[in-house]
Amino acid sequence: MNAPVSIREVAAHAGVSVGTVSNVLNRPDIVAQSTRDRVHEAIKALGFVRNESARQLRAGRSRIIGLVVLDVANPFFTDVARGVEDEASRSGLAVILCNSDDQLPKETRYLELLEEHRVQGILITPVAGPDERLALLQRRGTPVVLLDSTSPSGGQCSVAVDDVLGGDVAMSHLLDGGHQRLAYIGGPLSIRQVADRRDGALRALARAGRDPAVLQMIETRALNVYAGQQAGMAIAALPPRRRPTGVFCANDLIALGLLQEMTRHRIGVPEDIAIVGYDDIDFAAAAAVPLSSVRQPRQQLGRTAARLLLEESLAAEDHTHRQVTFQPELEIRQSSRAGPGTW
Amino acid sequence: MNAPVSIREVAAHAGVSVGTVSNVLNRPDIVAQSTRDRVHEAIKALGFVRNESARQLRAGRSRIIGLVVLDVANPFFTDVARGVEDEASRSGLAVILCNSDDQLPKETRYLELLEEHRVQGILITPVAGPDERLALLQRRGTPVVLLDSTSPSGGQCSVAVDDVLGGDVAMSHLLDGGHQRLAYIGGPLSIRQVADRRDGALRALARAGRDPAVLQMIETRALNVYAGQQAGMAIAALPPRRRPTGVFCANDLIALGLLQEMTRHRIGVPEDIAIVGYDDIDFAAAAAVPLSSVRQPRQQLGRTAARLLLEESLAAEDHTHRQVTFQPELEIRQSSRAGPGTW
DNA sequence: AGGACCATTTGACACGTTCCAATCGGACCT
DNA sequence: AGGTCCGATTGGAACGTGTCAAATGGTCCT
Repeated sequence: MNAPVSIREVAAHAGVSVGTVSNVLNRPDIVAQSTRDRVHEAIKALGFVRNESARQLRAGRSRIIGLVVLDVANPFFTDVARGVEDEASRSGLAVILCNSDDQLPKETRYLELLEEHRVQGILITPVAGPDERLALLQRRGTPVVLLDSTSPSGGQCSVAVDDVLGGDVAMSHLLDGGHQRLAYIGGPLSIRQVADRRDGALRALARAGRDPAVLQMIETRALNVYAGQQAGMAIAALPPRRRPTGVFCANDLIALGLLQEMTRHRIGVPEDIAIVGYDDIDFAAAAAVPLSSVRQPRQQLGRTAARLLLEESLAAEDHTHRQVTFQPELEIRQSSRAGPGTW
Repeated sequence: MNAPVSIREVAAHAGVSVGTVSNVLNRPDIVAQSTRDRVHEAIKALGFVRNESARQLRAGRSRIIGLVVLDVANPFFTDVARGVEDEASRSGLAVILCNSDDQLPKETRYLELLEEHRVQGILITPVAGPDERLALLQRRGTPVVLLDSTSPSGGQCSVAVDDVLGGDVAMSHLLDGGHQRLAYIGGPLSIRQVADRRDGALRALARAGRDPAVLQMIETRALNVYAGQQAGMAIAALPPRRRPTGVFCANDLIALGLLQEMTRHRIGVPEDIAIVGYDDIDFAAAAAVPLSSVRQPRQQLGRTAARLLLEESLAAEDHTHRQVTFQPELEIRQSSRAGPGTW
């Protein structure tokens, strides 16, 4: 309705100068007790609220961190986001959460938007790997930290989880269970995580002295429940003796879709098929057959990323980029507990 | 690194005045083709990026919408958020997503922050119902739209789903299935949605001429999977002939927790216990036994809320608040398909 | 040739804040 | 009494943009 009150009106109402009001707000210690009280009273009476835009204009940078994720609906990212937020709010920063939806144009638009807002820095899981655009952003003064992605050139700080190791651990676990016919479900392979986890699985096979060809690859179009169901239908359609008995899924959504389809076809989990997922989302433990899954330290990932960002934005010229890698852990649950059945 | 380029430098580089550059950016039609080209070239050469803060300072309002939710990890809110984002981006607005985490202090802090940013408006699911703080916000010029919550005073626009109807529909469905011993799981009852859904269930019972006392209430501390498991353990501990055969859960997380616990105790769903959840999150359909659930039009909720907000922020004085209510729909799946067993 | 009109461009101000140098007024010292 | 010092306050200059009235220069008409 009525226009917001400015610091000037507060000053007039309290009978002091504008500078004094500003001081009350920013360095209360240097202004006399009585004036301070008077100003506070005026602020309350008029309902004054600071104008952030004006502050930032003066300060040069805003007090916002941009976080660009591939999918807000994915629990992985919401957990990361929470970690980021925790760390950011300690420093009085807000987080603006952007959903690139895995679409390059949307990502680009958000990057522009964030740069126009002169954000403190950007945390991003890039749709298509680190980019010239990101490097440009950096050069122009907006620090960028890669999330769950690494820069081959080392041009940015990054925080990631060792996905190759994760795939290795998952597959080793299935091999330990004595499974012979194995499958990996996930895709598209153009996504680094998907490829890395597969590579890890292959590494485990190689180490065990097994022919990589025993690993059946089922590439999906996406990493969601529906894709898992599709893959599950394909598996159910196979004659039992050709079905894999140990399946490693590129993420839990796929694993849940697969699990559901197995249940529907009365294929026992884990008796007939052992399943291992990835991400250890809440619903993994909550599934009818609790799902074994590779857990990533998600909140910690977010917190660390935010910390690296703050570090970089504070350090003047002499900042060296750091690449932090976390190690995933396998959480073994019922879905992979038994050995393979026999035919 | 180097300080950002300002419009002034662009002007100098292109050999025009500052005003002209601004015109190129905001009203390209009134500037001559040749000058326009020259300016664009300068912008590119210098890597100029608009300063949003300065723009908003001039404009008075920022081009951001604030969205405050109770829990970003809850799929309900992420879907709503996407709806909001869709609608906002049509108008070139960005969304800043805030997670109040069901904590009043955090909520308050975010409201302050958003007001300081002079956001276009705030969409909020208040922790403790609509508040004097919200009314104040409105009076000071920041439109507020309630999300999944209504203002008794009609002081705000609001968008909500008829939760009483949802509870009614769910319970009617169970009654249709011939269930005699019924239960409602959810809590705390201080949450409006939880209470409304229960009231709806009671309404259905009354309409069917049944004693409300046949509805066993299991109040939980929270609306998550863990609470559902707890409730499930309590139910499993009952002697079979005293167990409810039809259970309505205040949300899907609880239902999933319950489902898991039933599976673990080899209590058949739906043969022994029929389950109906609420929210129809993706995982409901993906559960081992696909879960019947009351679906709310989530994205539409978000879109509508955003639209109401824009409407209000454009309308000058003569805005009358509107309360939009959506009707939920029951999605019947396997978890409630059969009638009750017999003992 | 002189005037009128139009399309472009210009220059200056305003937005609300922070920061800094300058000023004020009192208290204390010599 | 004059000088000095210090805490408290003031005034004004930025920050980068959008807007608007005014200026500019060119074309066309009479």
